[in-house]
Amino acid sequence: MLTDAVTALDRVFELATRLGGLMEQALAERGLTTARSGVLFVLHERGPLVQRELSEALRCTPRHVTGLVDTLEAQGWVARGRHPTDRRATLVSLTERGATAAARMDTERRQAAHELFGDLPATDLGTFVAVADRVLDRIGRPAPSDADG
Amino acid sequence: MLTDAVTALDRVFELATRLGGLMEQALAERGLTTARSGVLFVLHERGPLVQRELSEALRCTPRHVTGLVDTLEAQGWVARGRHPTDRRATLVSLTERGATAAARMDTERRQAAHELFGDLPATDLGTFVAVADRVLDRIGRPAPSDADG
DNA sequence: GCAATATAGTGAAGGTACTTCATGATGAAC
DNA sequence: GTTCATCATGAAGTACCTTCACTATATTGC
Repeated sequence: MLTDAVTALDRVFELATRLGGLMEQALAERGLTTARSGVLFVLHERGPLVQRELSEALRCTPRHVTGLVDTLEAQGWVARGRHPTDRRATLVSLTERGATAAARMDTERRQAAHELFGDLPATDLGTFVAVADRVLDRIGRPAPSDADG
Repeated sequence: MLTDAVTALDRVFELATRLGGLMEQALAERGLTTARSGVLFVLHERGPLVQRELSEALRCTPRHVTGLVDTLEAQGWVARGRHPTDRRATLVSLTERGATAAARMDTERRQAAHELFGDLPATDLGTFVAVADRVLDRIGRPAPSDADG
């Protein structure tokens, strides 16, 4: 069998589609969506943020963040608070419930990764990541959102 | 450097997000969206189809296919025609313009794949695809939409 | 032949994710 | 202290996609 570039590209999309679907399903069981879970995830990683910062981290409009936070706040995942120095800004932070959920989802994400990729030879995994990185470098990374170490 | 499973999972999503964005952008330049281009692509692969078949191929509701085909027909990419034996059914086929566009997009997709993955060692590419396949097998393939040979 | 039932497509209505534009409130700069 | 940038949000709108009800046709069983 000849492994060509087109197959590789196909696999990326197939993998993403399938994994994305599973993720969406898991989130839906908690009453969350992909976009809203993104807010929780960013806050979990970086701590309380102003909505403007959230919009940059999530690469969406500030207006959309307002809507996401509205819903998340109504459901008790996050809370709006005052910014210590800037009275225009709203500081969004995880509630206790939100923090617990975010931590648990992060754990589950890592577990899932290990279930999916964990038993593969480390060299194969290394090659997989290297190929992905090579392609990402080629199309230009947008921003290193988290540490890669 | 330790390559772990979580990194691999991250790369899949990052790659998909970035490549998906580029693809969407390229489609938008032609006045197409991801969903509508899916119709063209399926018709290009399989020839004229009844809307019901399209909905199965695209994994969406028949009602949504109606909308997609409405738009594509209005823009001249596809045409509705009679089914030879079933008068309930609508046979959707590519117009000449649609066929040309689909063929060209398919070519461009292959070119893009080669630009992105083409210069990597064949063994690395093989490993990449093998890892992807392994994961896909694990989560259960939905349906082999096209030949993998 | 004909009633019962299934199937193909579509109108109506609605939900979610996201956008742009205008605006009020505040901060920063000169 | 006026001017200009910035934060968040209301209003309005677009795109994607769904469910439900309905019509037209096909199929099945008698």
